[in-house]
Amino acid sequence: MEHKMISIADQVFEELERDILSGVYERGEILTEMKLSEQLHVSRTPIREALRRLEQERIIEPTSKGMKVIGISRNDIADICEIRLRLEGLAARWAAERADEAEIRSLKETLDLQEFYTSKQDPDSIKNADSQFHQTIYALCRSHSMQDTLDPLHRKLVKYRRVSVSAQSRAQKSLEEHRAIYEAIAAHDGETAEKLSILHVQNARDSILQRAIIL
Amino acid sequence: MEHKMISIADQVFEELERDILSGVYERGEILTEMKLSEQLHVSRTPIREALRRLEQERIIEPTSKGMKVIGISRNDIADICEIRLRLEGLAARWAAERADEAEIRSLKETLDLQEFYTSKQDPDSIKNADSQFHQTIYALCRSHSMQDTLDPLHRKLVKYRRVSVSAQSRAQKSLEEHRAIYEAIAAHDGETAEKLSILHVQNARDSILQRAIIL
DNA sequence: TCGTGTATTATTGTATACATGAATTTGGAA
DNA sequence: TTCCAAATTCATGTATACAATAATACACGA
Repeated sequence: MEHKMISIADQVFEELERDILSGVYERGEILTEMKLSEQLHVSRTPIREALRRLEQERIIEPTSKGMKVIGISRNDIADICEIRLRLEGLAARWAAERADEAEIRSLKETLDLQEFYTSKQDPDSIKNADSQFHQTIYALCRSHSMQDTLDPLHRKLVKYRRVSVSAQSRAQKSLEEHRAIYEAIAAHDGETAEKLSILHVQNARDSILQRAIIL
Repeated sequence: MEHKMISIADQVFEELERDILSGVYERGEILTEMKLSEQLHVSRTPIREALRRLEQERIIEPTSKGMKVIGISRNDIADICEIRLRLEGLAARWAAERADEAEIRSLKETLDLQEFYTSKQDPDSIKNADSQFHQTIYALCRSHSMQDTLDPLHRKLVKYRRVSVSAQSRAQKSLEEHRAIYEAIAAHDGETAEKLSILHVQNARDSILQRAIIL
């Protein structure tokens, strides 16, 4: 029996990431280890660790006065979409070529989950299920490099979409596209999986950039 | 006037990354903060920070006994090459489209440097100059996402190549390819820059995978 | 001999104290 | 008043002490 320890550093990271991307901290605001340490009632050590991770994600930036809140720009989002256009297809192809039957079943489960929440019209859960579908594909690639490359990009997009997500029509269409991708992967048809994935990313990009609320 | 501080944590990270990827520490070996602290004569604090970064790069892995050395597998290298095949072209295109004249001059400088060391046949310096050329292109993209995506992948490849680099013929050919890419970028010809970059990555991949020494 | 419970140890997580360097403010002199 | 220098403040970097947890070893009893 192994209890996964959730360190204070992890919690602080999650909290800060969420609060920065959801606007609790404004762009340009300065965060210092000491102040956060007092506000959150923990020592500087876990704060430092969280800030380092946020810095690596380019969500904050070091300055002489402290860490400055950056967030994500519209240009960043567009660039991320372009990058995903080049990679998601390959990821789907690898998933189709490399996944075993158990893994494909787990992908099916995330798809069913998304289907359920989409019928329920529960925006938050839809977003989570949508994310999980993609992240499962990344895992099925059996490539740490692919996973480590796509996952942070995808996470940023998802967090950025928090406001714009509620479009129900897109949710329905996204589900259908996922289903098609799943079928191709389940059939180990890399070629089709790749094509369908690229189309899916194109549609997702159009959907995101249309509404486009600048943070 | 701003002096860039190189922290002990950074130095430890560089040293450990190099030593792990170059085989000083064997696969499966366990690294603990205390032992490293004694060996390197620094406190646990910067060690911890370095280990966290290595963990994020998947070069080490946490276990109950300490951090286990993972390194890079031949499959990882192949996957990284595939991913670069999809992205380096886009990076070169963006560099061509987005770089201003000053930035292009700086790219020219790294090219000249590579030319110099190639004529000197100094393998280590050639490798550095080669790396710097690519990293400069990533910077010219004006896209943090692209930079953050390609840079770690490229760094892994470079470190992996440590043994195989000395091939002089490849060094010469690489220089010529870089020169062609530079010309396209300088002419703001994104289309050509993209094509040439893809060819360059293909050749680099073949070169790396041919010799292929498993860690 | 085998199993179990306890004690020891080894490791990381966290807190805190100290060092260092950069920015700002303040005081005094031109 | 203005400018320069010294001191102070404020931020992070580093070292170390302390806590908690998980693995290991060992002793003791069935």
